[in-house]
Amino acid sequence: MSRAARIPEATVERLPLYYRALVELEHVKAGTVSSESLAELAGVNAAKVRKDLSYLGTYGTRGVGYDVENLVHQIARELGLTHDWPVVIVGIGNLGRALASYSGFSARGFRIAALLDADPAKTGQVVGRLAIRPTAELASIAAADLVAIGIIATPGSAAQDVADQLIACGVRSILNFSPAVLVVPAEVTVRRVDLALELQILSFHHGHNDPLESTG
Amino acid sequence: MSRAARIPEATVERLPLYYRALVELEHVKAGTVSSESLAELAGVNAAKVRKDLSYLGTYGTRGVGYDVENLVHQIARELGLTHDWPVVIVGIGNLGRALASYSGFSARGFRIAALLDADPAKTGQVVGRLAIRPTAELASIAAADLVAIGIIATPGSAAQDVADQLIACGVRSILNFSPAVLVVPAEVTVRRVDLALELQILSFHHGHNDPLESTG
DNA sequence: GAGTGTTTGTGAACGGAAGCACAAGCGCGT
DNA sequence: ACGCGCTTGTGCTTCCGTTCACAAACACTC
Repeated sequence: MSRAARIPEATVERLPLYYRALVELEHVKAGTVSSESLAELAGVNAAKVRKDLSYLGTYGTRGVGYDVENLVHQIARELGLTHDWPVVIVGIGNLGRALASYSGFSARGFRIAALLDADPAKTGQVVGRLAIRPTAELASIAAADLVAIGIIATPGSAAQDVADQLIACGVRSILNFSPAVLVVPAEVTVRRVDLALELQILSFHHGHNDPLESTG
Repeated sequence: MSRAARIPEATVERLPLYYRALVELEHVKAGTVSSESLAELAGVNAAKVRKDLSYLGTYGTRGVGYDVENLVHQIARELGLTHDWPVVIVGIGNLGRALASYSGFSARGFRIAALLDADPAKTGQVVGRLAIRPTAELASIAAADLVAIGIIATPGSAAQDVADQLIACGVRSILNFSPAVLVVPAEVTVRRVDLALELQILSFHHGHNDPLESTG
């Protein structure tokens, strides 16, 4: 299948799962991996793995499996992990602080370029290895170091305003941890992580004795 | 439509969105709301709102809209928010600390029953209003106060082990913040929130100039 | 009480994702 | 060189979710 073909959204959401599993396999010096093994590691169906990977091109060998190293490289390229994406975190409360200290970001090639907070009392405080700066400095930060991704960890009431500022500075990818529903232009991608919402969904299944089948 | 009918998973995931919007409308003393307005507040399509709500029963009035107060009550009942669900958080690192302090949980009726961490050095430290206790005490905590939901905020390497312990104590709903893929029995519901994964998905869209259409 | 305007509830069409099942293709042993 | 066993790649079916479009139903006015 040609690489030019569009990759379905559902597949895109699984590629990072495969990627993580493959990186672990690389550490264990596994040379190749079958769709079945990879499926088990990622917690999905083997047929789905094969179909997903086929969208990237045919990098498997029948009778053998997939070359781990090559597949890691292909997925990284497709996901854009070969670049370095500067990230800014806006809103350094409890959650923002945790995100700023989270090693998983830098470990996966996402460099935190700045920590911003509107509260002047927080300016200068050091979290991780960065000092908190006023949100107003966003424009100059973006000018100096093109910001790829903005993380919003503010209260819901400030989220839309922050999003507007990010977009004005050219940010086209936003990860929104606030409960607010953001209104953004079509060319901007927003992903939302809503903690209370997750608990409410669990609560539903709990009350209905109606578990999801998925592992995770 | 009969209330006995199963509610589709996609609808369940949107009910909390409607719920939040409706609670805000209640604060603004709105008596009724149309599917169109509610759709805008929740960032979804109006037809979807109507279909979703129809699964709960017919609580709207044609030509008028939905009674806000009644709808809040119905959704709360369906989601099980009328109960009090004790939650334990396992793994009090950066993220666990942030979750423990997050006001959104208690504000939505999820009471944090205990904070657990395997590291003895952390035992006794107070986060929010609770002291950290050893993970080994999980069984006695669950015995005293039936734990409904377990939140795993440990490193990936410890996650499966913690999950097994939670399940052994009767927990059937797990919110997994670790990157690990958990293997659980069919009657257990797991939801996964993977921060690095979200960034990788954004990275994909960034590289492909291929935004999602959804607001959020 | 009839007509009008508005909004719900839902049948039906559509699109995308999941999973099955199998042919195609590869390595390896002989 | 040939056959065997294994694994991929993919056509096809099925299922689920989304969206359209419209009839049914209500409030309100005259």
